[in-house]
Amino acid sequence: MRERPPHSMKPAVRKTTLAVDVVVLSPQADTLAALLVRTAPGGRERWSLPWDAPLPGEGLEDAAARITEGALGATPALLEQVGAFADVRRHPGDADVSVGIVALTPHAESALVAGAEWFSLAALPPLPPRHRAIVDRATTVVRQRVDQSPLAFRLLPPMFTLSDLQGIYELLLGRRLHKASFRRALQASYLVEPTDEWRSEGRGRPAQLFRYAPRKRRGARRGVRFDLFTDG
Amino acid sequence: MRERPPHSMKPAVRKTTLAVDVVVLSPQADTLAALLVRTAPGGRERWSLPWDAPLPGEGLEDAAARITEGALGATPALLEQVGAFADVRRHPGDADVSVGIVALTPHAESALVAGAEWFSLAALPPLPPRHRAIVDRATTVVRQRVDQSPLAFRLLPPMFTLSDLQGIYELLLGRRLHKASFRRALQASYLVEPTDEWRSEGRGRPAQLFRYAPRKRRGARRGVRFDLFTDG
DNA sequence: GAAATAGTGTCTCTTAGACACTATTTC
DNA sequence: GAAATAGTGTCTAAGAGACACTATTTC
Repeated sequence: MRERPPHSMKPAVRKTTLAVDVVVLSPQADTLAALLVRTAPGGRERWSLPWDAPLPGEGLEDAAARITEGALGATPALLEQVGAFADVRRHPGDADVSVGIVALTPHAESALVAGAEWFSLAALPPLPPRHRAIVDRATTVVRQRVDQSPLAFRLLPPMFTLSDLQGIYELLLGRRLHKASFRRALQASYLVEPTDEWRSEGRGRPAQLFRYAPRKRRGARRGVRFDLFTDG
Repeated sequence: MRERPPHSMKPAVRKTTLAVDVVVLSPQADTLAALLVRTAPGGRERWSLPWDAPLPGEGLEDAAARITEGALGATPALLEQVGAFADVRRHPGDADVSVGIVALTPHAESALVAGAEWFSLAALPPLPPRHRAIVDRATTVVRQRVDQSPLAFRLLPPMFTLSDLQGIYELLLGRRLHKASFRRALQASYLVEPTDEWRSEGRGRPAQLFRYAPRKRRGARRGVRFDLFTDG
């Protein structure tokens, strides 16, 4: 009874509608903020993620870059897919399938496009249900990948202090880190190099500026970690 | 000159074709193997990943489960998205967009569906270019997530020896692990519990069988790891 | 007995975190 | 000087890897 039709025939491909939905994240005033766009300019205020359908022949990341620029007025420092969403949760354009993409950009006071605003992740307005799910997934993905890829550096300008960098890690991880340990680990990683510049920020000793400059990987692979499972 | 049209209008949503492409992975004879289906039964042998378009109203994971069952003849133990692919690489059904999904299943001698076969990841036949990319991405994702989620247990039957488990980790990570360290870390993680059963496998001392039974999380969060970045 | 596999005890070296300190700035 | 922030030296405790061992099976 294990007989089934072999897969030698090409399955029929149906037409669906596709959207690319972008979660643009940036540090703003000691929190992570997402960029939302106003969707009901006349009546009650409504917000959604910036999104669009990809243009014919346009790649998903290319579409995400274009969509980000259309709301941020600048190019994001990093784009990363966070998943495809095809569940019943409503999409503002009624797309059957959404590809969620997270974009990271340093804090910038530069003017946003009209109708776009930053909202702290802790205080988002109501969003279309699928957008809410994409935001949640994006923050989870960013937190999970923060020590697998240099995400944190994409939330900072090219030159930054080590306290800036630690602050970004603390934002992303949602907990405080130990200063001496953080610097020791960073030193051992050869990911940053000091510059000749220093920055004085109100009172306190000025801090040296560093830049992201990853050097050769140490082949040091360490033991299996069983204690990082995100859920049982 | 920063004036752009506000995002208050719904962008037009175009019609595209969508496929779900599944990388079914299972341990086979000391390697990881992927399940492929024959696509040219008459003439020259050609292989591809099992795939299909989602049915109307069917979720992506539901589609992946159905597609997996159609080739494996059984339900996979775990499904996980690995990304959306919309680049120019050709898809066998000419889908504009593919959602790649990895399915994990324990080693089973059970009969496959006609036309389906296991291939070691190290010796895959030529695949449609997009399928090749999805397989590569799937293996990368699995290797990256192996110590964030209990993937390894999904490649084993409900009862397994600690040597079995270590072997799976070594397959997934592509390197040998230290036996005593592995067991110490596993012990500390409260992820498995011993059963009363033992298995004798040819010569050598019989091994105790364990089952996956995660208990309460220790809140132990450890330091930032800068040394796991996958690329500069 | 030899060979093979399972499982453990102990040592060392690395390293995360705590603590305490020094250094340099503004007020 | 006080307050604030930057940056460092040392101790401790946890844990990964090496090594060497014991335990239990088949041949």
